[in-house]
Amino acid sequence: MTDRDEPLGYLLQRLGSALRAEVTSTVLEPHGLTFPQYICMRILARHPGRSNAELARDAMVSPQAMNMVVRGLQDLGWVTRPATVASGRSRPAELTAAGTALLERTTPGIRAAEERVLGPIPDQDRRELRRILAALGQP
Amino acid sequence: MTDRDEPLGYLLQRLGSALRAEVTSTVLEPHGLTFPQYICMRILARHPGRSNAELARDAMVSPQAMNMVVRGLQDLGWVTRPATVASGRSRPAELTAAGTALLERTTPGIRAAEERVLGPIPDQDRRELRRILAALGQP
DNA sequence: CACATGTCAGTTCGACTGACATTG
DNA sequence: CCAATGTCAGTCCAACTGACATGT
Repeated sequence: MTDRDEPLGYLLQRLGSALRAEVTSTVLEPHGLTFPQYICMRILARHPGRSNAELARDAMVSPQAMNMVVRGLQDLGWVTRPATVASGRSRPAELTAAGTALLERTTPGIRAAEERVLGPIPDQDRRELRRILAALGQP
Repeated sequence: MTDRDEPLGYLLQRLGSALRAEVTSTVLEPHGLTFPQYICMRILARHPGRSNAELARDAMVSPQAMNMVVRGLQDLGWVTRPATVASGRSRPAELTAAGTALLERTTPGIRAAEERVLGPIPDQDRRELRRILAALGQP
């Protein structure tokens, strides 16, 4: 088995879990956030008004799992959803002002944590990586 | 926030979890394997004789977590470790003949599952992705 | 009625930390 | 003594499925 044949899932798992652990322990945990919560907030920053079902599809998790995440963020005050809506059951979630501020405040730390994990990767390749992954969809 | 600024951890999480879910449900589960077990077998295929502590470092998980994985693989008959060693506590694990055969048998399915998930990514970029991720270390 | 959505409940999986014995 | 290893035990997190109410 050569390097070319090493399944991608294997390589992604390593990088993903290392990155997640680093980001969580050095940045998110001190702010009382979990990684799934952080992901949810990022989606809402890009797409204000997403419903729970939409967020679940974006993040590729079950609506139940996402509901738990959103509830947590509501309790923390970083996300709001109207208690009732004029029509339908779907309630649009969005970041509070405090939530937006928190996201901006954590971004430098997140970027620094990523730098540490991605250290061995040259700058050029890092941009390539970002470009390729972003092409998979913009939730 | 532009695409350039979207943290990598976020993008990696999406692709990684999608890939893991697809590979697990369509290939590994029918064979009674979990994703961490599959990763462990891949490392052993490349590096026969790795001890539990070494495997844990390779996969970036705790030795306890890896021990559980290896034990499961031993129970399934895909991996062997000597019950005792001449010196030290470290026991070298390796794939059984059946384990090696299983790994080879599943590889086409794994590759096909990855193709489905990576569909939107052009062939050229897919090779780039593999090259960049592999540069992070060859466990 | 079919269908999407939100949510409660229970469960499983896979990681963690702590503790401890053993070996070099 | 100290460092590394293997392993038991307990815990926690974050996902899952099933079930069900509600709304178009």
